[in-house]
Amino acid sequence: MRETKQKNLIMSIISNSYTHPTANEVYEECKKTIADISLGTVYRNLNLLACQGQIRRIKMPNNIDRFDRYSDHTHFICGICGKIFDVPGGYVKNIIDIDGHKVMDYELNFRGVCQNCLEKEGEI
Amino acid sequence: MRETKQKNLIMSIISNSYTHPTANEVYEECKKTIADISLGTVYRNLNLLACQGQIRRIKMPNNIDRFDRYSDHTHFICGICGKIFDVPGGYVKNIIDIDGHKVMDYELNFRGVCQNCLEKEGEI
DNA sequence: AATTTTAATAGTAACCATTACTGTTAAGAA
DNA sequence: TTCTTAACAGTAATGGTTACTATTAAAATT
Repeated sequence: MRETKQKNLIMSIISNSYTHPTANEVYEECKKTIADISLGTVYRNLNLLACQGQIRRIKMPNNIDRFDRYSDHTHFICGICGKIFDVPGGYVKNIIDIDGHKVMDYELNFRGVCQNCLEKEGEI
Repeated sequence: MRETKQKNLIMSIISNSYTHPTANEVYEECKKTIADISLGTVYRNLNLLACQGQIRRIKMPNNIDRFDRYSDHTHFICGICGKIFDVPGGYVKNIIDIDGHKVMDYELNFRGVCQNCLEKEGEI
């Protein structure tokens, strides 16, 4: 694998982001630095980095993937506004070996209604 | 909401399935009973049932959603062959209220290499 | 430093799971 | 039985993602 300025830029954008950006949002951010970067390049590198375990892919209900620094395993996704929040760990235990399968990672998504949407519901 | 033979059929297929079928697989199964059922009808009812919490939607790495009886929250997905396995519960604790958000459900996906792919790797 | 190799890129077209649309049908109420 | 309209079948459109191709530029070699 070759080191390119495009790959480094994409990696640094994800590393420094706390917003779980979509591929297109990463693309828009990239264009500020490399004006003619290709959307395909963004997708290819996001896939590559996710496959290598350097970043995390988060599957969203609307089928638009989001990406995240690798540190977070646990998220809360609001079913009303669709926003995604980081959640501190500690909810999962005993993850070594399940039914003979080798566990390398996990993704835990809580679903419900976020604080902001709860308050809005109260106003109705 | 009206009760229709299409909706009942789709619900019964999911209820009696242990294979986490895709929308298209549900469609193919439906056609054995209702030959001219529409793929759009399958999608509409799967979305409806998932939204009502009667069935569960599982987001897969390849962006093709799978559907499941509502009982299972926890799955293991193999990164090699892509197969999905049911996992008994007990891995998640303390799921009441997170940072002020109302938690109504959760999805826990373990990722790794399944037993079968582990054995194949050993053969190389 | 110049040359060579080829992985990665930019730009664009294609893919395909899913959704939207429209005229028709049938569930359930009147 | 008639009426209302939610749900349906069939089909077109959408859009996130992937595939393709000529070109560029890492980085190894000379």
